[in-house]
Amino acid sequence: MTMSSADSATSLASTYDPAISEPEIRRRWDEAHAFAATAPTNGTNTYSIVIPPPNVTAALHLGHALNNALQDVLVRYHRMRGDATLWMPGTDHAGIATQTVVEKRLLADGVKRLDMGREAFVEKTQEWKDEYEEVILDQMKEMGASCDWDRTRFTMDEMCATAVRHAFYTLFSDGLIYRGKRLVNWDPVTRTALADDEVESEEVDGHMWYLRYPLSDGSGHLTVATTRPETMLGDTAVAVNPSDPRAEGLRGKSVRLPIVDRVIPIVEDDYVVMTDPEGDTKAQYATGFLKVTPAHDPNDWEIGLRHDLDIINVMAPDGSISADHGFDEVSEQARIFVGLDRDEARTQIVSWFEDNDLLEEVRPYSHSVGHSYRSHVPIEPYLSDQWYVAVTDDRLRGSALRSQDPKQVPPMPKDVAPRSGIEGDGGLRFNPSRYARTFQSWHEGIRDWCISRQLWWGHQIPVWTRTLSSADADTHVADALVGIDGDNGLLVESEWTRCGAAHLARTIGDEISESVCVPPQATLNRIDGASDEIDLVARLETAGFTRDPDVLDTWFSSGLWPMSTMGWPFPEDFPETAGLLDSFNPTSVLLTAREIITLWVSRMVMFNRYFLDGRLPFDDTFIHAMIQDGHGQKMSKSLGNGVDPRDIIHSHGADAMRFALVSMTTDTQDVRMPVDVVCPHTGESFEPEFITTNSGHRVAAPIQTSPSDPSKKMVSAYGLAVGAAEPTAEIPLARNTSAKFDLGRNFANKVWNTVRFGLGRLGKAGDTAATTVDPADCRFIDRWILSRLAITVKELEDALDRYQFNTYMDTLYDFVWHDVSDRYLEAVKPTIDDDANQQVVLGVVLDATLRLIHPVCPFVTEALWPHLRATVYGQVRGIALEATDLAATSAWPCVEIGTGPDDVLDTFERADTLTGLVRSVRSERDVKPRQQVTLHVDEAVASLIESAQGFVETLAGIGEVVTGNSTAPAGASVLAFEGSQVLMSGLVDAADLDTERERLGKLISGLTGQVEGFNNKLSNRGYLDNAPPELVEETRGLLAAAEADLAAASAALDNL
RNA sequence: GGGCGUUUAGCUCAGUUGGCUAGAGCAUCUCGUUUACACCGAGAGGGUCGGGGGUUCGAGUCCCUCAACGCCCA
Repeated sequence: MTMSSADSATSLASTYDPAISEPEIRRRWDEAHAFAATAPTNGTNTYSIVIPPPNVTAALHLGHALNNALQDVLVRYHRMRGDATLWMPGTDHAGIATQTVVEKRLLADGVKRLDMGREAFVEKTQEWKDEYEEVILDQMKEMGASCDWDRTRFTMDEMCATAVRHAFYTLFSDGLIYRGKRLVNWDPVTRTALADDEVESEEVDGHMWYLRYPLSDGSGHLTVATTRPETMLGDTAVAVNPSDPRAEGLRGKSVRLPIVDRVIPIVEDDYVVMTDPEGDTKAQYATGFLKVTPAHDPNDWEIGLRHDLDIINVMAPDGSISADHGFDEVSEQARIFVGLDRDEARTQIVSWFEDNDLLEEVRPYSHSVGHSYRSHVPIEPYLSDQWYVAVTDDRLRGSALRSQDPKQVPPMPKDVAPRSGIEGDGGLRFNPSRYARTFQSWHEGIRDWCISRQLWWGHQIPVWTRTLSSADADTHVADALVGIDGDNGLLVESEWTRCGAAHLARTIGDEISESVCVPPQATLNRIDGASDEIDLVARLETAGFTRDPDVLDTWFSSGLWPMSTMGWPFPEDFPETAGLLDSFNPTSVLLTAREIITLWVSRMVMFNRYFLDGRLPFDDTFIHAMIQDGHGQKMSKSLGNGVDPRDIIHSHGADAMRFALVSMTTDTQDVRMPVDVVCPHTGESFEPEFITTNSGHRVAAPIQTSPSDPSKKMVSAYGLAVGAAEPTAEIPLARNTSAKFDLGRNFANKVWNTVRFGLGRLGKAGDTAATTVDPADCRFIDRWILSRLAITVKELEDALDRYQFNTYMDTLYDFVWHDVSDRYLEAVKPTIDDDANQQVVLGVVLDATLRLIHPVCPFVTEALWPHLRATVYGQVRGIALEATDLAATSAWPCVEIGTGPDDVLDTFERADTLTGLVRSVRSERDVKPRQQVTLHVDEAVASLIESAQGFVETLAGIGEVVTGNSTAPAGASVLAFEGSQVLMSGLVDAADLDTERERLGKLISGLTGQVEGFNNKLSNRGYLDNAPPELVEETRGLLAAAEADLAAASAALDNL
């Protein structure tokens, strides 16, 4: 491509238009496969990140945009530095979330999931997934994410599914997966179990009911306090604290449970809170008697185990009272409650107690109740058979705790084996470091992980089960179980294990339950004598085994993400993954939000270490901010207050969005993002009208009114997200925007015009292609900007290496805007056309600058890249700028130059200060920009101006510098600089004496204050004795300078 | 209840081991369209760093305490 410099300059519009540039640039990156991971060669570093796979539930919002922008900055930076770089993209099937969304949509059309059947439903969900996967990937590409797109993975694709099956089989075979009848967190709406961390505590204003339970010997009654009276149908004991004085008298007695007529024991357990009007809230509300319902309360479950109590489940999976799930002996009285929803049952049971004079009291009681993070209804502790991963095992929990960098956390609990120095031990670091504690305390208190979900969308559990009476069971299995206690079961040898499967058996009453885990075909292929998967399953089913209908918790597959995406466990089966696992796992860093530390980070660490000999999934973790809306509420898909990044790209451009998001990334702050609406009728932005939802959230009203034409309406993004309004031709959907991104848009435009200036100046002094310029031979301003460049590169590298994103941005902004644009470009204007060396410097500075900006603003830099490449400029000795046709694949600048013999930076600082003083007076005196003034200075100042080689004259608009003339010309202004009086003459108007007096008076009072401050410090004995000597010296210098300036200003005032 | 975080200019936020004469962007005010940029340039005003106490020669920064807000875990 050849293009004359004049053509390049004129071909650029005067403002940067992202909408024109972005699609073309994406196409160029795409065609070049610019982001394909390359295999590391000897001596190259590797850098890799796996994307936190977004849920295919819905489109991405700004929170994802932030997460992706940060990853992209790091990945582009490292790619430019020459590292073998991989950014692995993909999406997550998000079992419960996606199933809920699809189910809701079907229901809107009157179709029920259960009616259509599993296969058809999964097919529908697959369609949804295909649609949103494409939307999500497009969004990411629009944002400029430089992922290795050819490797895009999905948590349910073949590669990931093989990993899931193999991991499950391995854990199963190693005794780390078991099936147990336990109380789980049950979501009665979605009718599935949830993991502990999928349950959200919410404070609820409820009641404490006081129920009287008659003693069965007729000698009176006890009063129990409960927040859940409806569970009394399942009570199997009343507990009292053994230290309670009443306990002795009740020993051996029992209670006749009202309604159900069940006689239940009184047990003594020190879990029971004794009543104490002075105690904490619980003690104040307690009666000392606790109704015990092992099937419906986790604490009661524990009490039940300790006292060997009956377990009676009185509810169906939908949360209604049921006689079909363990509530066998239903009295006549109790029958009327069967079939009622749990809320209705509560109301009616309370009134039954009231009617029968057994309700002693009702008191308002505020307490926290677990709610489903998905359906938001209260969780029901529910007794059911579920699969668990024994994460409390030292091989998992201990391994996660040992992985932490000991410098970041306090010592581990004693029951954890110490760090042994194997790979990965002590290698996991959190940024900011305080999150290391979150990770540690999560694992200290971790419980076994319930991994089965009663859903259809997900990885179906690869286990076939059957239950036989002990008599009918395989004698080999039955014999093995003799004397085995507990319900975790025993791994046995059998005909199935000889075929490659794993076989777990356990005794339940007088029955034997067998579970056979079938590994994937890829695993069977590698086991001697193993069967074919299809044959094996067929034989199991013939033998009476059926496949578990449940699917795995989504985090089970996400937990394998850094491995499964790289081909684990059998990369040789997927040739495109060759070498990935060895080169790129552990990945370099994981970037995610706080709440993911327990949900996802933990599982990845445990799995990666377990399956890869201790190896960590990543060395560093960076926890970034959460994006909140203008009301401080977290932006989320479920609340519907998310902003589509495409809206921001539409109003400001992708670079602007990225720039703003990365700028906002500090160690501490969440990001508050007030959102405006763009009227589709008029194009104007305005603050929307807000409403308050039932949950108490502030959101944009579904329908908004155009501010300049009240007859025009529009649908807000919120309205669409929650389905409260459907856009039409008359009432179209309104995009969002936010003034937060103006900063980035302005920056991109500044970059555009900075280069545009350069393109118009370069190459005018003839062919300079072969020129290599030595900084020492350059003008002052050129040496200064090269020094600034060298320092800036260093500072940017340092900031990125430490995940100081806002520092990276501040430094970049300051360099581009203030150094390059405001100072350097302005300073070179008089000389650039005739100075070939200066053109070389300008070209090199612009070239390097584009590279420094590229990681955060890839589009505008890539758009400018061919234009700059087509212009002719030489090189600067000490600055290496390896280039390709794309900015994205060009090298990060390598700048190794000294600042020269004189201290360019110090001279510049002084000259810049002088310039500022002159400009300030010019402005006050209303001197027109073209009007040149004369400066009257002493030798020292003259020498400074001389050293700066025209900088002061150009930037301050000075026509002449006069020395040795101490008499002030009429109408001159005076300023105090470095202790001397500098006179300015040639102003249009003669100085107004009053104005001048006022100005000097203000200056003097400011300086007087400074002098006083420094004097106070220096007359303080303690300061002189304790402060570092160089600091004291500095203060003395500052005092001297301030005193000299004060003297100069005072003299000037006297002279008026 | 336990833990973590936040409170600095009108707004949004920086301020890394205590040395600051407290910064930036936006907004405001004054001036300016000189062919890189009005998505611009020059200049100006604006803060007793949430309240109180303490340590120190010195506190926005460390300690204690109170208040408000947010998040995580029970």
